[in-house]
Amino acid sequence: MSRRAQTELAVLGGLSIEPMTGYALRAAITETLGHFWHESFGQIYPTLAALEKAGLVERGEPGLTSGSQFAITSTGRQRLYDLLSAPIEPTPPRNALLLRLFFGRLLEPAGCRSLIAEVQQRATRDLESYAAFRAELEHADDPNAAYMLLTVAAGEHSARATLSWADEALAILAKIN
Amino acid sequence: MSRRAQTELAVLGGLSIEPMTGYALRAAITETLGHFWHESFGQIYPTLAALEKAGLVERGEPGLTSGSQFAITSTGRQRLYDLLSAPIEPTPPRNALLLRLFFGRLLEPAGCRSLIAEVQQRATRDLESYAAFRAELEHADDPNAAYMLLTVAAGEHSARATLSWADEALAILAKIN
DNA sequence: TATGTCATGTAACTGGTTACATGATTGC
DNA sequence: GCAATCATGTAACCAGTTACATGACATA
Repeated sequence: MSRRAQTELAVLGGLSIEPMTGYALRAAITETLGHFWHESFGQIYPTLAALEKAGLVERGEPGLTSGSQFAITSTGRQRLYDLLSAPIEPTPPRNALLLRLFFGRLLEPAGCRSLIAEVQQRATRDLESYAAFRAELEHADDPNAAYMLLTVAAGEHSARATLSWADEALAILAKIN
Repeated sequence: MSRRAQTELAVLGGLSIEPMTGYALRAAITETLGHFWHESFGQIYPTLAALEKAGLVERGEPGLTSGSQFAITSTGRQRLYDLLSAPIEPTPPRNALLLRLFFGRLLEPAGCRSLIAEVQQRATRDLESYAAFRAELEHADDPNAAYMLLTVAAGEHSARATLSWADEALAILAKIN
């Protein structure tokens, strides 16, 4: 599965929930998938155009007050299922924080500690937003809610892992010298 | 800090440990930083050439049995310090697994379970390699060892988080229907 | 002498972001 | 009238991978 197809998956997936404009799609991806996915306009509009050409989405007549609503077609839905079923190709890792810490001797423990403090703050903030999202999902009457919860849970476990790692990391740094 | 600079950081960082050929540098990055970083030849050689031109690394005379050893210069070391100190620009997230699970309703619980089983296996394998790496580092007489340990610990916490998330995810899926 | 590894490099391509251009509508 | 938001799109650029070309040396 080409990486190009990943954007297709996100777009078709979004439209499978409900039809919307390209602009709204981008907003939905940012708000709802923002913790684990990202698309820019420069990807979304060309992808929508290509999907339309291939008959996987349909563009509704633009209304007076808004743009064209894009809707997924039945072949589009089939394509979405195929994309979901395709094996995941692992992407090469690139963790800028760990790259810095690996060569952290030049930064001295103090420099490393400030890097760690940053991710602690971020993880703490993330946990709050996950908690809010989880509460929403648990009261939602949506057949997708359980699946969405899987992604929220992933974020929570990951953020808690970050916090417990940070504790260990600070302990390791404290022992230097 | 441009993303271009990230490769520079990895290259200068590698050469700050010891001088080596481009080929060896790539091998070192793959073996040692492989859990959190990646560089391809297509990045490394042009970067080395650019760094040489800028006087940040020096190319030794190629021996008979090997290629040129690249060594970091003192200005290169200064540049490495600057790169390490530069603020980290967060990269937009793209987690293919979570993207699929979010739209997992089309895959049904069974399809989701097999995706989860895959990451469980991977995390379990990773934990083994981290344990080996940790054991090595704890007996190493290297001033960098403690910093390297930070990155191993990050991998361990992350892999354990994956496993505990997988348990929760399977429990959530079991409750569907 | 054939195979594998060490070694260096480039060209083509893909994926993706950023910045810009454009214009309608909404609310102050 | 002005600013913000909604909306669509494109062009230029950057990062990064992949595939290829080349050749030396080691060893079975």
